[in-house]
Amino acid sequence: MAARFGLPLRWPLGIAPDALIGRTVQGVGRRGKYLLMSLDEGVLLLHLGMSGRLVFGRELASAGRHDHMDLETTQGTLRLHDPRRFGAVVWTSGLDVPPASTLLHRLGVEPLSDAFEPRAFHAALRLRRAAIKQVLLAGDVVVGVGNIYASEALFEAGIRPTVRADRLSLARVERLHGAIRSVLERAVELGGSTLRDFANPFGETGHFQLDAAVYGRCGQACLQCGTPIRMVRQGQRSTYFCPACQRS
DNA sequence: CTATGGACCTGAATGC
DNA sequence: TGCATTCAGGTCCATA
Repeated sequence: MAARFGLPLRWPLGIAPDALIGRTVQGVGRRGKYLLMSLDEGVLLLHLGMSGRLVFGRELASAGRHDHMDLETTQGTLRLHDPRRFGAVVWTSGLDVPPASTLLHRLGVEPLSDAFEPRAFHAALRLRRAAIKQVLLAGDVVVGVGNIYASEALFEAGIRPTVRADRLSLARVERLHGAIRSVLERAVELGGSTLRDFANPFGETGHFQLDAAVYGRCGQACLQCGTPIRMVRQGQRSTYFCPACQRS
């Protein structure tokens, strides 16, 4: 394969783009929100940030203002489109050495794996005094729970987003564990969330937001009890919750 | 070590 | 209409 790069992304690629000429893609994986593309020599880490989108095709239109990478392969071209450029494409010689190890080493457990287990989750939360919503977002206990899904999972579990993580009983953490799993599984089924112009490589938008119980519904009636949904700010991010269904 | 606020960057929506 | 302000799905980094 070969690659063309435009404006800088979050970090530099780490090698000369020409070093990718002739490499072969051997497989694709994921860790947290990083995509891992293993090559016959090294691994490409890709991250979509907040506004990134991948497009794949054999005859793509000429690159536009926000198209920052074209990865040309014998099967077609993988294009990264990312208006905000919070995304990244980084080459690493292996996952256990920098830069990959630096980026991945603090990531929490995968929520849909067997390693995500209520008692361990509870034990990890007991070490944290920050608000449960912020601990979920931090991603160092469990990964994959972004701003939308954190609000949704806490609603499903009946937990106030501002409660300290270390104050949650095992029983409540068990509910949260189940809620995170069910929210993420449903989101995957629905093809993810689309607030604005997000789309998969085939141009299809996700439908999770049509399904959101609290996210983006400030002032609207709670679907469970009719109480108006409230919005608060936690660490510069919006959090939505029902003040009646999530009393503590 | 944990917790917090700022930083990165652009575009769309909102307010005066 | 025009211009300024606010907000957006992430996460790293410096500071306390």
